[in-house]
Amino acid sequence: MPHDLPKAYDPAAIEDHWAEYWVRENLFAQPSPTESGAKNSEGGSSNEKSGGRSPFTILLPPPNVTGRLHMGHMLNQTEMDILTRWHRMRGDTTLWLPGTDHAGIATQMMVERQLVSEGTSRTALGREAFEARVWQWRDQYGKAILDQMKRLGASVDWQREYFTMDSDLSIAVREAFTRLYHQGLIYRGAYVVNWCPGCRTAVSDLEVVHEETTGKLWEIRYPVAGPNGDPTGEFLTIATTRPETMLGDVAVAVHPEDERYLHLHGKTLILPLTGRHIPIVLDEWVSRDFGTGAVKITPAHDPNDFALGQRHHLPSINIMDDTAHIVRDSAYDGPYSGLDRFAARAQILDDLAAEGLLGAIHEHKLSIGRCDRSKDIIEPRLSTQWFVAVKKSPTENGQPTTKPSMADLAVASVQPDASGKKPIQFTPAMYEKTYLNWMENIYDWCISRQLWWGHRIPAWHCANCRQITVPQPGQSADPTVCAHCGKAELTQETDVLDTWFSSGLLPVSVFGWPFLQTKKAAGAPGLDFETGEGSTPKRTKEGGAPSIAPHAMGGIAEASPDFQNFYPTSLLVTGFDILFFWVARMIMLGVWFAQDVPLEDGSKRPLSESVPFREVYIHALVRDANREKMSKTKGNVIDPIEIVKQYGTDAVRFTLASMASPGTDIAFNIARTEGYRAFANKIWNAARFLFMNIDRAAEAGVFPDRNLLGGMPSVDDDAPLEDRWIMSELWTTAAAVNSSLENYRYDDAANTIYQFFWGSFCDWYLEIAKLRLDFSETSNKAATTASLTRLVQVFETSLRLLSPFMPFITEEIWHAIYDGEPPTESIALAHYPFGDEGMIDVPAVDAMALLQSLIVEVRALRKEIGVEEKASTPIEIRIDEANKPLMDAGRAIVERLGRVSEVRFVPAIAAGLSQHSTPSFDVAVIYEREIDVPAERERLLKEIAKLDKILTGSDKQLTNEAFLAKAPPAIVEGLKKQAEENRILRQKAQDALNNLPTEPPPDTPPQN
RNA sequence: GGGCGGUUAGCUCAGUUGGUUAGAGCGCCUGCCUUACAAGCAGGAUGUCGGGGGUUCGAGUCCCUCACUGCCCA
Repeated sequence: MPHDLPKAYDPAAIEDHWAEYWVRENLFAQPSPTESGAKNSEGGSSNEKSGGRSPFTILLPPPNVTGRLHMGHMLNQTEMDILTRWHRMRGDTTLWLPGTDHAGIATQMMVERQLVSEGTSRTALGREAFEARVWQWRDQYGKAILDQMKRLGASVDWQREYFTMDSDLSIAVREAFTRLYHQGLIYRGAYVVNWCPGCRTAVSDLEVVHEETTGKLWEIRYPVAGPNGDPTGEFLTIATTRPETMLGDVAVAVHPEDERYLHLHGKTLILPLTGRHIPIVLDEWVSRDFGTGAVKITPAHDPNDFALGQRHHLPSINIMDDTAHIVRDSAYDGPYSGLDRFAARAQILDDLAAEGLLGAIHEHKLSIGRCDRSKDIIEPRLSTQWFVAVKKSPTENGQPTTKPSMADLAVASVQPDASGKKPIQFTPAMYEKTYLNWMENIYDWCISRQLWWGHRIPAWHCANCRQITVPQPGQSADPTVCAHCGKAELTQETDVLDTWFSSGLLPVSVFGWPFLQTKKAAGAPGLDFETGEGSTPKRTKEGGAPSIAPHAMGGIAEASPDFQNFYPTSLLVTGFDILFFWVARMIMLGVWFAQDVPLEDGSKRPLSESVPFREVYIHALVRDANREKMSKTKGNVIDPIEIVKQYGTDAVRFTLASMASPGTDIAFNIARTEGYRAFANKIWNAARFLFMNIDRAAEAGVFPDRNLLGGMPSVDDDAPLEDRWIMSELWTTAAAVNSSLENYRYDDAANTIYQFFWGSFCDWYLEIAKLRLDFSETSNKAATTASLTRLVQVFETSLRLLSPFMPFITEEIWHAIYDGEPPTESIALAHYPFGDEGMIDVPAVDAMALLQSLIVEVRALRKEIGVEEKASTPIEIRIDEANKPLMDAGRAIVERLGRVSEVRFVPAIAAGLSQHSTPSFDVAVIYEREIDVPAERERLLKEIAKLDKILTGSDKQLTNEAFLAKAPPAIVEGLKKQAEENRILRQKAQDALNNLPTEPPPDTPPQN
């Protein structure tokens, strides 16, 4: 690749090319340990555990197939990509594994909507045809988000891409279900669950979003029945927020000690509108202060009522169908049948009022739950569902044990083990508390969904004995006869599993768990799974599993090399919103199943090796520039792809990285992205400057030594000051960046590189380097070659340092440096600069600091006294004898960068000159222009005031006996020295003020 | 109701175990098209660190309290 770069940086012109290149060349593929030919073994990565370092394994939180990339994804992926590229460049075996989630409800809704627009429906199609239709949809649209990811340069192993409905992952789901079932940890039962009438399925607690609203509390008078069943004329007034559910009332409860109702104990009531007789029951759960102290009990439509109903052995009457319309069946058949729940409420209230049974109506604050997906109001509804008993000890061969429950293990996973280390470490640490709080108060997990799209539950119902048959673990064939009565009248459960059940298994399943499949080469008989190669969807009908069952036969199949090598994964990077949905479930399921997989040496796997990941990094929310949450309804959603098109992926990535301070939400501001595009442009132009000089050098027969590139450069002590200085800066910068990344301080890392590249390299080093890049006949060729080489070395190293943050521009320029013949296929496979704080060159840094401060003071003076930009002027400088050699050596630098024509050393700055003082020197610019006396006086007065304030503070401390006695000596000495310097500076300012020529008295005094 | 955060420059945010004069980016003001870069260069202004109290020789940092604010769970 020729290195003549266009004048302006244009991300659009380079990014597509490299994004495509990385994918096409499979640069980031990490083959299984047994296979060979790792692409990324050349640039430092190797297939073996290198230098005792563990592999870096990270799972992409699988986006929904229905998804489109949003800012949250981009933040998430940027953080993962930075870490992944960093590890890869550090030589670690690195695997970032991508995939997509089948997203049960969302995908089904999407396809159903499509069907409706075609004038058909899911039910018209039938289950099988519908499933085929969803697969079709997925093939067509389901990869959009991954394509967007490719465009953003995510360095994932595309060859390992998975989909949660793939056959191998479906085997894992079936295996997990059957194992848990036979361990007594999955049960089926009728409970009040969160029912979404829009999606027509149960959803878990986590999928319900609660919001506070103002509703009403209605008082309704229930007639009291006498011994003969007729009304006595007395009423018991209940209070309810949901009058329509009264059709399903089975009792009214009062507190046993509530004196108002003592005389009603044991009586029955006549339920208005239906005439059913219901008992008055006593229960301490009833709050005497709430409403009237009498509460109607509807077990089929309220979880609390359900619990109370269980205690009192009351029946449950379900009066709503799956769309939340009042039923017409044995439970209820009457005038309200067929009405929607809200229409029914209105009608019922009207009718009650007409009968004079409606009492007071109060305003009432209540929280209503809505379906996270469809936004419909959740209807608590009694239905038969499948649950995971997360707090229960497993059974063994049907016998109870005292083994820890899933939740027990999930709690232990974040607490220090015998070695004092936490198996899973959270960053920021506060999320550990949130996690524990939830895990310790966890409820059983409802895993069944009344959908057609998903993993169908591997359980069979017997039409004869009504019992359930679940295959044994490892058993691949679907059962044909009932395990209880032996009749062949089985039908499979129609419910599917919660999507999170399968995604919770990903950390084990992507590495081949449960290892039922023996190697192809072994020619094991009976395999009916596809091997899942290529990009075609790997699908198998449920139940099509291998017929051999190592686990069922008493042993556990040998774990795959992938599993032994890559599990536990190193890290999970994700948002707090799925802490419970996914992170907690992965921990529960991952630990549960991995603990049974022996380590490579056959020993039992400890908890620390069973957890699905060693660390969890939780990132914040990306908000808009005004800190508002982005939402479609507000219309403030920023489309990352749009911004990327405008400013380049690198600039957007850098924006996110520079703001990704752990625990803080990101207010995404375009202004910052503009700033980082400017940064990219700066780098671009630095490259152009470099190439321009390389070309000029070549014409003069001078060539930089490219063999010196690729590592960490260093210099001899006799190299020019600026070279020693920039090398020192480079080493400290690299050390700081590495240590920041180790601590997930993307912001620190990004800002450190920014400061180095722009503030040190471009602003100072390049400007000074211009002095050395003299390719004329008379120049010293060896010195010029050395200077040019070091310039290229520092630049090339900086590119590698920046590459994980800005992969595109660094790739482009890096290839250009090598004129299209780079040592590896990509900068992403080169070595990451390692840095070392110990390599700081103190003398060089101090010397440069002195020159820099002199130049800055000269520039400031020039401004103050109005020297034209282009003019060069002499300066007078008073400086300690010890520093004069440095001034001599740096004279050319000062002259060029400070536009100084001559440096005159003086014992004291001449009177009448405007001067600036630092602890190290006094300096004045000689220029034929009258001092602006009022301005100068104001400046000096301001400076004196500032110094006075500081001196007052330090004097107070230094006269404080307690301070002198108790503070560390270094602090005291430092303060003394500083106070002394400030005193001198103050004196100098005072002298300068006194020496100002007398002006005609101004209209107003300079200070008021 | 329970739990967890936040409050630092006009804006968005850093500020490690308490230690010498609290930082960055953007924005703002002034002057420059200085041959890599005007997406640039140079210089400059800007803070009772939310209020109050305490611990300490010393507090943006630790403790208490109040106010405001955000999130999670019920």
